[in-house]
This record gives sequence, structure tokens and C-alpha cells, in this order.
Amino acid sequence: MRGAAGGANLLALRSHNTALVLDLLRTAGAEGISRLELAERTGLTPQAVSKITARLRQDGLAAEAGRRASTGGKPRTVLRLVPEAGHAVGVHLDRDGLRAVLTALDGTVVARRRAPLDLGAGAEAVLAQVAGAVEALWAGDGTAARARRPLGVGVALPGPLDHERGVLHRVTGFPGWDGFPLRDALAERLGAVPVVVDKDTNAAALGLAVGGEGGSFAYLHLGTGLGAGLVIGGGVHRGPRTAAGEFGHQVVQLDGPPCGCGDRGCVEALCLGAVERGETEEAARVLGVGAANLVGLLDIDRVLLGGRTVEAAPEVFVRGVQAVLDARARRTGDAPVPVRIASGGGRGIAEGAAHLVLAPVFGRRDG
Amino acid sequence: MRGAAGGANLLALRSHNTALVLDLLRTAGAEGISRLELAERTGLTPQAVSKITARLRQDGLAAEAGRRASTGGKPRTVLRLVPEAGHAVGVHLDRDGLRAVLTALDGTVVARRRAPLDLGAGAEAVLAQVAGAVEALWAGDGTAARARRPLGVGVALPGPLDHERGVLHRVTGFPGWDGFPLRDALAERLGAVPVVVDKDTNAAALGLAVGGEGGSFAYLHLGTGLGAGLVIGGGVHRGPRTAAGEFGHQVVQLDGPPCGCGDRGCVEALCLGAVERGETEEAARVLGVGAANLVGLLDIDRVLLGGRTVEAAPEVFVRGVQAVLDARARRTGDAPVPVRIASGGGRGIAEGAAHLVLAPVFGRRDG
DNA sequence: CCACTTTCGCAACGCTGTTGCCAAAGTGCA
DNA sequence: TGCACTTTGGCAACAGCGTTGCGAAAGTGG
Repeated sequence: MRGAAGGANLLALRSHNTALVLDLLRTAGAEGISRLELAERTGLTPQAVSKITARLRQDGLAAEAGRRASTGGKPRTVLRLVPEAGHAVGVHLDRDGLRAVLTALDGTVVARRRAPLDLGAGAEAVLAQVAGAVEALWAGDGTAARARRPLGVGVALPGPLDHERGVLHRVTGFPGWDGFPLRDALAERLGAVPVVVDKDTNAAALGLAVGGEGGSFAYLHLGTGLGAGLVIGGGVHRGPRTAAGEFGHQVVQLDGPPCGCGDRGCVEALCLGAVERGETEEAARVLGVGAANLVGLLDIDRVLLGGRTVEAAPEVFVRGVQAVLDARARRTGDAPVPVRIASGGGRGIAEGAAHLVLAPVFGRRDG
Repeated sequence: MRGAAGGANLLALRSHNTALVLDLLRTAGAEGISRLELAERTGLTPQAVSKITARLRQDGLAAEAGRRASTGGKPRTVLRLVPEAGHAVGVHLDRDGLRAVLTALDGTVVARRRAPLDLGAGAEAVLAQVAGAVEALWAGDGTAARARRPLGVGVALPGPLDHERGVLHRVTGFPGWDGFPLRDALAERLGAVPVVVDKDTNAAALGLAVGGEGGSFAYLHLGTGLGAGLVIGGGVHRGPRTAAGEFGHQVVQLDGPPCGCGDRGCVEALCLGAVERGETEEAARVLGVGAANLVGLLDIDRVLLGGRTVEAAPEVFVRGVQAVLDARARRTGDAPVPVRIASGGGRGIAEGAAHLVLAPVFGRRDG
């Protein structure tokens, strides 16, 4: 609802309410939602909802989809989102592979691609491969593709980067990428298609948030590194320099063992060290201590775990982290914060990247 | 701009824009601000600003205050907030004392009171003392007080509590307060005056944010305990259960020395322990490690320090914390995060408490 | 078959910020 | 001193927002 400087006009009002309705339609899925329910959920009057949905139907974004059972009078007409009204591409770049998905407006995957990748091969080579994958998905299977409205491309990759400008920083282990303007380079290559770049953990967190995880939560990703995506109040928290979520280099052991980052006693170093030694339970406990610090600082609702290392022993990590959080809850007297494995697994990141493009349509405050 | 359920109508639009203009007027202070500058800063058209300011002048909230030098045409008319249009009371309850201030609409202190207090004396006794202090400030010096519009009373005190419901939790060392509905009890006693209750650290942080600290920052308060107030994007971050800011019980030393909270290796225990042993520099370093963890997680712009223990050796703490953050910045390649002593000192908390009541008028999203 | 309930759109309305226009109030040059 | 020019800012008309009043549509239940 906020413009560049905060002032709101009637146009902003309209797009705010429209996005709100669209998001409820999306959440309702194929089941649909009635006009009156939309009115109740938004706080708008039924008549306002009728006007808004009429516009959406005219624009082809919404459609009627049957009717509910009557409750004594005229039965409610059910509306649903028309997923085919728009498409987005999500790309997940890892150290050794590329995954790309083409999704409909509601986030369902229409097509997938997967290819090996060498991030160290240099910007041009990687860029060409990414552009190729995107265009292949885009072209799809012929005629149907023409009707697809290209909303944009979301790219998720590890390492610190500037989300707003779409510029990479020092991707760990690949110094050549430092300062590379990935967003603009890819946008130019694809022909002025909107491109959004973000950290893999943020994309995963966004995907979870859009996928139904309400409230505030932290997504902790433990793979070859350890990072976090923070969702506060429905939106991804990135911070002023979009560098938030540096969970792995949180110090939990003063003057502890050295970490690759140059500091000592980071959660990442302790956690991965324990995993290497085969002490998975100790790794889970250390991860739990870091998670408990986060819970105390931000008062989040939920902790979700993901990443290859976690997926190798999901029960151990969930149990270990939950134990630390439960102990914390007993001390504070609050209800314990639940820990779960993030649904979607490794595929979640590419889908979350697509949501980087889709989310603004539904008024999720982030880009 | 968001209503109960997110839907926005014209009334919400108006109050949003009005609050925005009021906040700019407040920020401009006695110097004032012209209509055209308001238009530039808000993004609204000059005509819209004229309409809004005309309403504000009619309501007595704004007034013309001279004119600027001409830049070649008709000189700009300067507008300013009328601070006397409303007043608020801020109360700071400490373990051993009570401070209360009466502030004008712009936050300037009109009157002060200070009294010794025994938080352990029981709810009724403390409540009576607080109500007495508030009423004494309110009555003020006679006739002038009648004109003061009572906006409400903000109360800041240590320990975990439920900000939304105004109910205290286990105030450390005073188990008798657990579950006491301070907000409703005080509101009833004062005769249906709006009361807002919050943690002392949040009040201090809000006071700093309103006082001109832009962007995102953390206020770290080191007194008899260690807590934090987090300001993210202009508003205080409290979390779903308004329990955020538990900075002191962040673990920075796995299996470290036991803390009063029942855990081991908390920053608070390590930091206060070092202070007791006279090792102030070590205390500052430990505090710095906790601050660096926070900076990495949330990507904040600034760290502000306050509290009696810090004020006993401000340079040592600022230098020690800054050293840790500088080392972190060198590793990440980002610009270093500056550390400062929070302006206002101990008096800041009562004034911040008054802003708990004033902030909503100026559209700061928190209550 | 009729009374009743519920849904939902059309029309009129009040209010928002916006646009077009003009008076007011300065500066700067002749 | 007078005139052209620039800038400010209010009045009036306007388009568009959500709201209200009302009636048609489409069911249920006696």
C-alpha cells in the first residue's frame, strides 16, 4: 500500500485491495471461495468485493467455479483464480546444478528442467546456460506457450548478494562472481523480461510462506553451508542491505574452533564439524541452540528445517532442535515453538524463486 | 493502512495520508516545513497536501509559522505542528524507582515526576502510586491542564509481558506480578484513559526511533539485566507474542557458566559476570559478539547502547562492541555497522513510554 | 404455491486525491 | 517605478474509490 514516499492515492488503494482479493483466491486454490467469504476475510463490503471480482473476471484473472450448497437462500457462487492467466520462471543455481521450473499464476509447476552446472565456469558461460534453460521452458510445447503471459524470472542462488540491485557479492568459493550484475545481465539477455535475484534461503522461505505457512517463521537450510530465511508477518525479512539471514556465522562458542569465515565458534563450523565426525545428534543440538537464540530474539512462531544434510537424517535433526526449543519454552513458561522439516525439499527453492516474481501480484510485500 | 483484515477503504486512506503528513510536521519541529516539501516527501500532489493541511489547521493540529525566503516567486508558507494540541503521559517503572513525564504532541517534556518505588510491594500498592503520579502530572498547574487533550498513558517496565493484552508475565524476581492485567487495571483506575504497556527496552527503542534514528537499529540495554529493543523499518519489532528482544539469553558459549534463567552460556551471564569481576573490556567484547550475531541475522543499520552498566564506562563499551563489529565487517566486506551511546540516557525510557501513546497518531505502526 | 432467506448487481451517493485555472506575492530587469 | 516572469496555493470541476439503498435472482421450507 505504500508508494515510493509513503503517500497513498486511489490507484494504490485499488491495487492494494485487488491484490488482497487475489491472494485469498490463490490461497483457496481449486476449491474456490465465495464473494461473501472474501468480504468477511478482507473487511470490505460485499458490494466492493463484487466490483473487484467483476474487474478480475473481466481481466481473465478470476472465474466462477460452481456454487456452494444453499444455507436457506440463494447459494453462494464460488470464485477461483485462473492459474493460466500468467506464468513465471524460477531458477535455482547451486554449486553443481541448475533447476528451473515454469509455474502458473498459483505457483503450480507446469514444466521442469534440470542440468549440471559449474558455477566456477565464469559469468558468461553460466549466464548463457541459464538463459537457455529459461527460453527452453518458455517456448514449452509450441502454441500454448504463446498465450502465456511472461511475468518474469526469479533466480535463487547461494551466497551474499544485493537483492534490490540484483548484484552478487562474494559467493563463497567463487570470487569471480563478486560484483556481477546478474539481474541486469540476464534481463538484457532475455529481452527486457523482469528478473529478480535472491538468496536461495530467502526463495525457499518465500515459497513456504506462499505455500501456506502463516505467521512468522525461520527456514534453516543446512547443506554445504548453513543459512536462514526469515519470514516476519507474511513477508521475507531481508534488511536494509538485503543481507539478513546470516544464521550460520552466529557465534555460539566464544573463542571456539575456527570457521571458514575467519571468525571462531560459528554455528556453521560447529554443526558441520559434528556432522563430519558422525555426531549427528550433537550437530542437531548445536543447530537447536542457534535456533533458540533466533526464537528469543525475534519471537517467531515456527522453525522449519531443510537442506541436504538435514534430509540425510531428518528425525535426528527435528528431535534435537525441538529438544533445545522445548527446554527454552519450559524456562520461559511460553508455549514451545514447533520444529518441522520444510515441505518441498530441494525442489522448493526453484519454486520459491518463481514466487519472487509472483508474490508482488498478490500483495506480498517483497519483490 | 491495514485494517483488521487488510482491506482498506477511503477512511483508512485519509488517516494514512494524514498521519504521514503529521509525522513529517513532527519531524520538522519548530523549524516547520512547507506544503510543497510535504508534497515531495509524501509523493502526494500539492493540492492533496493543501487539503490535508487545511483539515489539520482547522482541527488545531497544525498552524502556519512564517514563510521561507522566495526562490523567484511567491515564498513558501511554513507549517508546523501545534504541540499543545495533545498530551501524553509516559511512566517508567524500575525495580526501585518510578519516573513519569507529561509530554506534548511532539514528545517534548512538559513536566516530570520521580519517586522511589518497591515493585515487590504488591500490585495494589504500586498501582495506586502509578495512578497518583499520573493524576498529579495531569492536573499540572491548574487551568492550563484543562485544555490538554488526554491521549493516553504509556507504561514501560522490565521483564517479559504481553504488549497486546497489557498483561505482565514473570517479572524477574517478582513472581507476584505474573499474570497481572496492568493495562486494564490502570485504565479502570484512571477512568477509561487509554493505557499501553510495553517492555522498557521497546519503549526506549521507540523513543529513539521517533527521536530521529532512522532505518533499522537495535537498542541494547545493559543494567541489572540485558535486553534489546529492535526497530525494523521505523517500527518496533515485537513478534507474534510480543516477546521479541530476548537478547540477554542468547547463548554465545555452549555449556558455559550457568545463567539465572536456567540455561548456560547466555550473553547476560557472561557479560554481567565479567563486569562483576571488573573485566569491563571482556564484558564489552562479549556484548559485541552478541551484537554481531544480531547484525548478521537482521542486517540492521546501527547499534545503540544504554543502561546503567554501560553508562558507567561508555567509551569502553562502545569501543569494545565496535571492535567486534568492525572485525565482522572486514570479513564480510560490508561497511561497518556503527555503535553509539543512545541519546537520552535513563530519562529516555519514560519519554519513550509516552511515545507508545503518541506514535499511532503519526502512523508509526505499533501501539 | 407462497413466504422467507440469502446472494449479488445496478444506481445513486459521499468522499478521496487529481486536474485546470487563476489570484496572490514575491524577484529581476528595463 | 513599472512590467514580465516565477512560484505558491486555493477554488471548482472531475474521475474513481468504496458504501448505501433497493430490487431481481435463486434457493429452502411449510
